[in-house]
Amino acid sequence: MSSKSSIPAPTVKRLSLYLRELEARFSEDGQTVSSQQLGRALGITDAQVRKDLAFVGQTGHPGIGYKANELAHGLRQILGTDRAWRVAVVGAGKLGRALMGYGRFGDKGFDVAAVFDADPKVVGTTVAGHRVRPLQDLESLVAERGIQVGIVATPADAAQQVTDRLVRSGVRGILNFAPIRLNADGCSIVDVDLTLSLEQLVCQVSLGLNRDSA
Amino acid sequence: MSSKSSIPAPTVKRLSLYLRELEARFSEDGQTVSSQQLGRALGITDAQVRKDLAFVGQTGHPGIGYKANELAHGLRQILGTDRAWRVAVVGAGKLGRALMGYGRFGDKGFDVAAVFDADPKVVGTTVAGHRVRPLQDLESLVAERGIQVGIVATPADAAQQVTDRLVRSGVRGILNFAPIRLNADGCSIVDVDLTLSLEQLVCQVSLGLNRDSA
DNA sequence: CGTTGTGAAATGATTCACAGCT
DNA sequence: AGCTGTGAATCATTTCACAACG
Repeated sequence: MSSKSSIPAPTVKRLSLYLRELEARFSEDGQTVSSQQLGRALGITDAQVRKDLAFVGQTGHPGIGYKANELAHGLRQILGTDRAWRVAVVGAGKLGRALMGYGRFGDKGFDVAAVFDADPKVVGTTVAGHRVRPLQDLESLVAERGIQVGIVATPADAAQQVTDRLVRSGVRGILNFAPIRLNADGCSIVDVDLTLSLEQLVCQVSLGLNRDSA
Repeated sequence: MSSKSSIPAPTVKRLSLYLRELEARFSEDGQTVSSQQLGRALGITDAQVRKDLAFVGQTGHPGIGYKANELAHGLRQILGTDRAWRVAVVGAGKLGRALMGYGRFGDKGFDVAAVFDADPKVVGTTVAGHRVRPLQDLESLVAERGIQVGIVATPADAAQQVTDRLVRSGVRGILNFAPIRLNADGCSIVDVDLTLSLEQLVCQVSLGLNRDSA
């Protein structure tokens, strides 16, 4: 039950990027990687990389760098991608279907364990190998299948209601695609807001700025 | 060619949220809104709201607040959503199709002006009312139709190549869905990275933290 | 050598607190 | 009264710089 005094949010974001880089270019056995190499690949300073890794207890070897596969293993553990996560997708519209078809989730240890929709015409159909269930089965199936994470891919006006039910059912994290601020006590939320991203993009373009991740 | 000394990135993100809140709940004629009202809706302090708005030259009225529709109008201008943006979607796979079906873009002034795909089996089909074009027409169509923004919805290994061609064709902004760091000189980029978002979510869950927008 | 780990300094963002306007 | 605009203070994050290590 030990818990660190909370990792800075920007650091968490970068940890994922380090892991991705390690998996893409430093996955050979016994390979080492320096903070400078990682930093250059991501456009940040080497000091930043070392601070981030030190923060989560990952330690390197002076003169050598970090052992790539040890580091990757440690990062997976911290990020939680070494475990399997069971997720429920709520909303089997265009977005929900695209998400389930997005094979990449499986790689990262996310198993789609249930799919729900409010539309009776959609319920019962099969999407990417999953039978779509009626919303009323949400609570029972989440409990029964030990689902820990919900993906909210409903229209904005249904999102809060769906969220309440997910939270009540014991889900511990929600990935929210609806363009509203969800209230979910005791539950982690990450928002993915396409409209917001596009607005940020055109704002940057208008101002003649450059890169900023969202 | 005057350009402000660059708006802080977190401020830009919030400006979109202010606008959304104004459109949702303060759109009646002559309505006013205080920094406190906006702040509460977004979970931030009133001082923060005032600082943000002051930063982009939006001024309120002591004792009254801000005139809601004036403010909304000003924000649209700053964000660039008062203009129409022509966008090209590259990649007509599941993700690309979901994006085009996502009606909301039209509302915000984004017109899908061309759709491209590398797969000959997909080229020529119609998706959400748009004929899918072969990749080789990219340069000519972008120029011909005055396309300013590209949406990269290709697999990771094609993304950089597509980006190079978009940039060469004169596109000024790119919304990137591929899970890699794109290089696009002189062009704004916003990344939307689903894997990253999910990893952040489960990391938060593992650590027992709460909200953080992505 | 090259590279880590880390205090100290610099930069950036948020909150506080209050003068001044309506 | 209620509310804005903003300098000053606080808090967070990044960068610098260098001692210590293999």
